[in-house]
Amino acid sequence: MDVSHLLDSLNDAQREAVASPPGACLVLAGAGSGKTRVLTHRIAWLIQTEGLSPYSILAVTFTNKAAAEMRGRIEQLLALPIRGMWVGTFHGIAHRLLRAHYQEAALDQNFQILDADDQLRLVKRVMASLDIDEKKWPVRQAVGFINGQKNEGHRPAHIEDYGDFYLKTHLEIYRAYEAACQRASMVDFAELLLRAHELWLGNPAILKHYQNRFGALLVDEFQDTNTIQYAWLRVLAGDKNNLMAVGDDDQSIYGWRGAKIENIRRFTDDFPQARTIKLEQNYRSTSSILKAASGVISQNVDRLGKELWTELGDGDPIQLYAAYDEMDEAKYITERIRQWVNEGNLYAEAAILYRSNAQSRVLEEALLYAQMPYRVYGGQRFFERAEIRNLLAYMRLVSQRDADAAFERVVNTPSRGVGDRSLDAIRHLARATDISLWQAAHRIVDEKQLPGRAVNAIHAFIELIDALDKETQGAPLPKLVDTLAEGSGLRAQHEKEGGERAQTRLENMQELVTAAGSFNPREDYTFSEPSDGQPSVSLLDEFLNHAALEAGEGQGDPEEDCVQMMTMHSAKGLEFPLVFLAGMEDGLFPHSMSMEAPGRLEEERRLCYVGITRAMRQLYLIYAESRRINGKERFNRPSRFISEIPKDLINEIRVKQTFVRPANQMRSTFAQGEVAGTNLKLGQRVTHARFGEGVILNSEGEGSNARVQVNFPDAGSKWLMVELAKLDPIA
DNA sequence: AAGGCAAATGTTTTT
DNA sequence: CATTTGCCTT
Repeated sequence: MDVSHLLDSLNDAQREAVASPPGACLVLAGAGSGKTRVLTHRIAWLIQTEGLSPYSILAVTFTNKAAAEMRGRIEQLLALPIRGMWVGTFHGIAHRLLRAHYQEAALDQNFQILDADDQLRLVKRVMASLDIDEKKWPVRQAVGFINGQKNEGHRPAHIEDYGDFYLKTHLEIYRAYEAACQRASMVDFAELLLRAHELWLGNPAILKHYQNRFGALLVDEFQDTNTIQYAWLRVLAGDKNNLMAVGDDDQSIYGWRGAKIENIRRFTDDFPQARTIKLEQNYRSTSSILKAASGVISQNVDRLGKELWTELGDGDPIQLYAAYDEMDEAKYITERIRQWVNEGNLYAEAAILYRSNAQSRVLEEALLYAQMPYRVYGGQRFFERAEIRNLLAYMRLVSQRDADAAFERVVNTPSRGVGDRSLDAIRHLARATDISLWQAAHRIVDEKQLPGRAVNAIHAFIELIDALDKETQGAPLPKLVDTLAEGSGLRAQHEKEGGERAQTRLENMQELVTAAGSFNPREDYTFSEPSDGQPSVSLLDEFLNHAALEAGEGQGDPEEDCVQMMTMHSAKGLEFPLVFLAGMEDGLFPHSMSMEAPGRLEEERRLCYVGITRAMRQLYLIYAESRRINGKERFNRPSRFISEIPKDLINEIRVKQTFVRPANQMRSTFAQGEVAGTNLKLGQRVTHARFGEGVILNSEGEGSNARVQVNFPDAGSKWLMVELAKLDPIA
């Protein structure tokens, strides 16, 4: 078969990777070096020249989006649908395995997936039952502990507390939480992975089956794998070692979520025969942008080391703008975008990237004011919205009465007179007699264990769910959702609320009806194959599982031409001709919570690298000399990352106009705080021999070590040693 | 048990 | 500043 079309369009390194002989292979793929191309071509190559059946290929990604894109591109490349091939996320694949082997995994057939919110609620409840004070032991920390341990593959039994009170308490919570999950057959995200791993370790026959089946494994974004994911891959790879890992250590930005950048380094230890291939030619950005990115990332130690290069030429320099404040920053960005569009370009080619979601507000206002279309990505996802989760809980309850998480969520939503005391009683009974909340509620009603009013309220809820179940028997999915939205009283609740927010919630619920209508499990790649002859779950249950695993990013009109706004985290993997990195200030980026620890600072730096390398042609860095953060005026220094970019690549933009402001406005904003051990204070106007007149924005140190940041109309803001700079205060 | 007002609290988030 | 939490009152 002629397969030249698979290799012709590739460069040498890409070709080497695509056509590499069977065995372990590590592909270090720099930003914009065509890694998805390599992965898809590799799969096509395996099928067309190595003679592998699609059935024997497993490709793992981190996001549903990436999985869907990969599947689409392979089918395009092969010009035929690929049946039998497993392409999915780690979690999706683990889920599928557990469904197929639920007995060996010690789960009910109808085990339920807990998403992050369900998990938090459950841990909270577990802690309450253990009488652990939430004030002293933050729930989020306990959840973090549990997930952290699971990500490392540790069960409570594996953990030694060494008498440490912190460990001891968290271990107690972990143990109780695990018991609660097992009792109700609930599985959180980390558990999916851990259990899938244990499934194989504990069932050699099953493991052997999959080892035999999968002749080739491929992993995308390998730098983001955590310990258990990597262990899972190694076990599956078995003796064949036919594993291709594609990743970029410089783009590891999820360490705080358990990702182990070390896995990349370990790979060549674990697979000594592994070939390592570096993809260093970048097809995305101009040379200036790549050099800037390289300048920043080279400050990190212990990199595997890649040097990106391009044939696209230098391009424009990096533009640096010192904004007066966050409003000026936003205004400046809109002006540049206006110019960009006036030159005949699209809004959609421009992206504004920032470190934290809170920054989007001011930017949005400016875009709104400038009447530019925009779209904010990230933030709250569809299936995570409260109204959607409430409705899903009703659906779950109609399907499975014993779903405790769902019961707890909606038994009093909308409020129907089942308060904390009643709920406590139900929980106690359930725990004492080892039954579900639903059964406990039933018994309390039957035996009238509570005051009449409470019993009536609980009874009403039980009747409601039973009635809704009866009413929706055999109904198509969208009809069922619609009936529940109405019958639960959720719709009425939001209608009563009134206001724009409530209106959006109603629309979202309607959207869920629509989503249920277009839901087709056969199209869902995580279940595209009948699960080995096991009895299938109901369409409703399948929809609910789908909702848990896929948070639902796919709404909105991606076709619309609008400015793209998102965090730098969400921007990973994307590219834009024109990129603005907003809020380039120490404290914001790198974030103050990550500035101290060297390891975390390096991750921030990698995030900066990711941000810079999103840009194809033009890159703007903007910092604000003053910024309102949480209602307080802050005077941050320009981000240290800016100074890590070679000076000759940067073009500093000065707009003097922004400093011509009424003096009284300046005073009122700045006048507070003394610079200890000097005759200066913040907001003070001073003159400097060379830079002229300026205003003191910020200071650090005291006495002879004091440095002040002075904003000069012409020279911009400078950090000066008070002792050396000879600043003269002016009244 | 529900609703209202003061106080506390602010990263990033593929599943 | 803006949103969520928690206490307090009906």
